[in-house]
Amino acid sequence: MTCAADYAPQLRARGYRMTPQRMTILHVLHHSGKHLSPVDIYEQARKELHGITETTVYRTLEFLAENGLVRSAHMGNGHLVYEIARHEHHHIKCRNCGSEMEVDHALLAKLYRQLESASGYRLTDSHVTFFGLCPDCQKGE
Amino acid sequence: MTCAADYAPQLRARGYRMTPQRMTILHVLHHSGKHLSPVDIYEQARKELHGITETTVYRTLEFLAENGLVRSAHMGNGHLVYEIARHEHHHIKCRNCGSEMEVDHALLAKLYRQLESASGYRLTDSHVTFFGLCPDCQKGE
DNA sequence: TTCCTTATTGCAACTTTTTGCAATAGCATA
DNA sequence: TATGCTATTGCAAAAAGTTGCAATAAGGAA
Repeated sequence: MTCAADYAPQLRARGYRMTPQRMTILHVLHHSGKHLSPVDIYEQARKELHGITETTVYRTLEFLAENGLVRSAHMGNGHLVYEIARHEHHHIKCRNCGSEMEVDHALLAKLYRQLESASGYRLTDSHVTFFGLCPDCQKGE
Repeated sequence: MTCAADYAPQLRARGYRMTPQRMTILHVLHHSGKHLSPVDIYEQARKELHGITETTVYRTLEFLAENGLVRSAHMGNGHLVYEIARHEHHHIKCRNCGSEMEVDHALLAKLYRQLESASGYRLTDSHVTFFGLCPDCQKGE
């Protein structure tokens, strides 16, 4: 759980607190390595911290995302998944079989600059999901 | 409601049916001009078609999106909104004040080609939402 | 027009997510 | 180490979204 404790100073510096619930959720995400749904996270977290509630999981994930410790991504269907904030990346997901792959942010960097100058907005978060058909599913068409 | 009736042949050609519920939902979206949440759509639709249910609204929106008559977009927070399918476009949304603007698909066309050749996926749907700070909210920082 | 097939709807029960509020517990300060 | 402020949690209730199934109705064929 040390991995999670490392985040404490970041939170305190902003006037927030490190709690067992936050530690546990960070720990779960840190060790899963992939993105998880809130329900998945709740199921894992309750094994490590008896009594944690779903309410807390939802609120904590939103909080951690706002503060840049985790990242949220929508994978179609209007549900969010969460992963620990690592290098910036995006996803491409197959509409047919659900397979996914990561896309490095470098590929989108130029587009981001164009969007910023065209819109006047300063782009902050960067996760984007693209949808399509993976190579295998294209064959089966 | 003629606007909605125009879609009937498209559906029939695929073996689907035009129903009062679908007409009403298309009518609502067609005249709103902006994207609406399923609940908004339900509230509007029930005024025009007594007895329509929320279940039907959710299912119909998903159906219409699959068939290309409407388009779904996530605007952060993991909830989908829907709009009538017009020209291809994307959104930029301000994380601070919630203001939005449209981005024409032409700006992303090149990126899409790059992504396709880098990933092997064929990109199908195209709606993407970017998040950032609008010009006004940047000033207030 | 009437009949028939089956796509579509509504109902009811259920799962997922959100919200308000009182009780709890981090952690800065003394 | 003890104290106080207030960020955070859990509970309970509500809102939003989903699912299975029987009843209904669109629209092609007779």
